[in-house]
Amino acid sequence: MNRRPHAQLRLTADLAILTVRQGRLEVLTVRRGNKPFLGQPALPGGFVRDDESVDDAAARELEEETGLKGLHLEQLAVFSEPDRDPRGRVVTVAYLAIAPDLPTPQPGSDAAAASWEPVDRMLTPGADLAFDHARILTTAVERARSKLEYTTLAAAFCGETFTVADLRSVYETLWGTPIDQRNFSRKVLNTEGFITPTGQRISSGVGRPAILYRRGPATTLHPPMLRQSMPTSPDAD
Amino acid sequence: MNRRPHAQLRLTADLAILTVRQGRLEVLTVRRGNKPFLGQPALPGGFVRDDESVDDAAARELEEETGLKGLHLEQLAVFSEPDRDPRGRVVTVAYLAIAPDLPTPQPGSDAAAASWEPVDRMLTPGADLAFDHARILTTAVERARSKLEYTTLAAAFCGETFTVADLRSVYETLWGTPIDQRNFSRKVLNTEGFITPTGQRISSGVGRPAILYRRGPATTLHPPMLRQSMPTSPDAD
DNA sequence: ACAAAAGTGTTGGACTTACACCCATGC
DNA sequence: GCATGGGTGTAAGTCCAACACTTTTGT
Repeated sequence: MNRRPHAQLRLTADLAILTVRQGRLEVLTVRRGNKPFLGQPALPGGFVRDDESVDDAAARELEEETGLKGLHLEQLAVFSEPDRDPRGRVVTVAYLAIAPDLPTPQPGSDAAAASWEPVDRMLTPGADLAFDHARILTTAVERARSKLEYTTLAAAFCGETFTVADLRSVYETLWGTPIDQRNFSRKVLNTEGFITPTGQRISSGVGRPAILYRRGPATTLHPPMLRQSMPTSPDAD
Repeated sequence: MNRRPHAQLRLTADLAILTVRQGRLEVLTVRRGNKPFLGQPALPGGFVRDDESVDDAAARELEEETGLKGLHLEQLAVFSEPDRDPRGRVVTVAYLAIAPDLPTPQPGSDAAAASWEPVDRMLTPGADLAFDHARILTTAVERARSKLEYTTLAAAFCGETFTVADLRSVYETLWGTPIDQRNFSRKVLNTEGFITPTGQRISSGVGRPAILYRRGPATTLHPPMLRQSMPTSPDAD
């Protein structure tokens, strides 16, 4: 079997690390220090080593960027157009990661140039995300939005302990729609395993203090959280 | 162990092509003609060429194996454990493809050794699917089952035109539960864009002829098809 | 006491389920 | 006519949106 020379194929893991800060959906970006796209913002990522899986590489990058372990991390998609990287054949596996509102904005080791940026702004034409990272980010946001419906992913945006209002804020921020506080708390509390009370309460300074919860064991929601107002009228009788 | 600075990294696209035949969920397998795993069944797949995306490679393989274009095809996951292929570093992108009950079982060019096999049988211990293909197949089946709930994927299992009973049979086969024929047809027909009537009818030999439909423009189902009764994990251990 | 935020009760509507019943066809 | 499978009507139960109302705190 004659083998014609193959271009050097390299694999990267790129991360769309999302968080909710001050009611906004934000993404962790780094500023590129090398060509190509020098100086432009990009999603954090890096080459996969010979002795690790792509998932392991993504977990390693995530920990380096956020300083946290155990965050939610899942494969999003593979982007592999032959010309997506001007340096040659670089196939990337994109990941969706969810982080809580981190007390220290950009810790980590080599994350000096990292910063949280509003997703909306990074997806506007002038933002100039490097490579095809705008497409990756769009895919990540879509995935996160839809997974809020039928999984407990929203809790991954919250810290170790959180209130029902914190959780509701995640839904409202990602979906861009207000949610009735009263029905929301009932729904969440009636969904077994979504959140479990810690026994503690927290005072937001004004009003009745809220009970603090932590994540429960459930991962999927039966029935799902329904995104209200879908202007479809299936009734035509 | 000393290794070269960078082991040669190769990328493959592997396909879990599912269909429903005679009320059974089946998967297209090929018999391996080379080492390793010589003689064992495997999912069809192949190396990604230098000038094509992984998606393109998967579409090419799918057409070669089934002889059909335009079938449903979607990325499933990347499998990249460093030791998953004894030949070296081979990372695979697994795809889920859905085919109708093909009139000719295994056409195509190099698909001589291809055959449809029941999924249940390929996932039993003695089946010996090559590499980590059992894991890929499990992922594919799970994805297909869950996507039936909230997308119009079921129609991809049917041919160009089909009856409501055909569609219902897909749900019953994948979910392993009987579905009320009367409520099912009402639900499907009331879901705008799921299926559109062709104006033709087909006689199954006995009973009232059914109306023939074709796929509609909708891709997601609002509200979803609910899987009745959740006994949790109909697994084959 | 008052404002603000958390949480409860309740009602109407949408959807599902179950099943009785009707429709259309081959034999 | 009758068996067989496709399709409609309808009532009971479940879940959700909406909103009035109560509870609990800081000032």
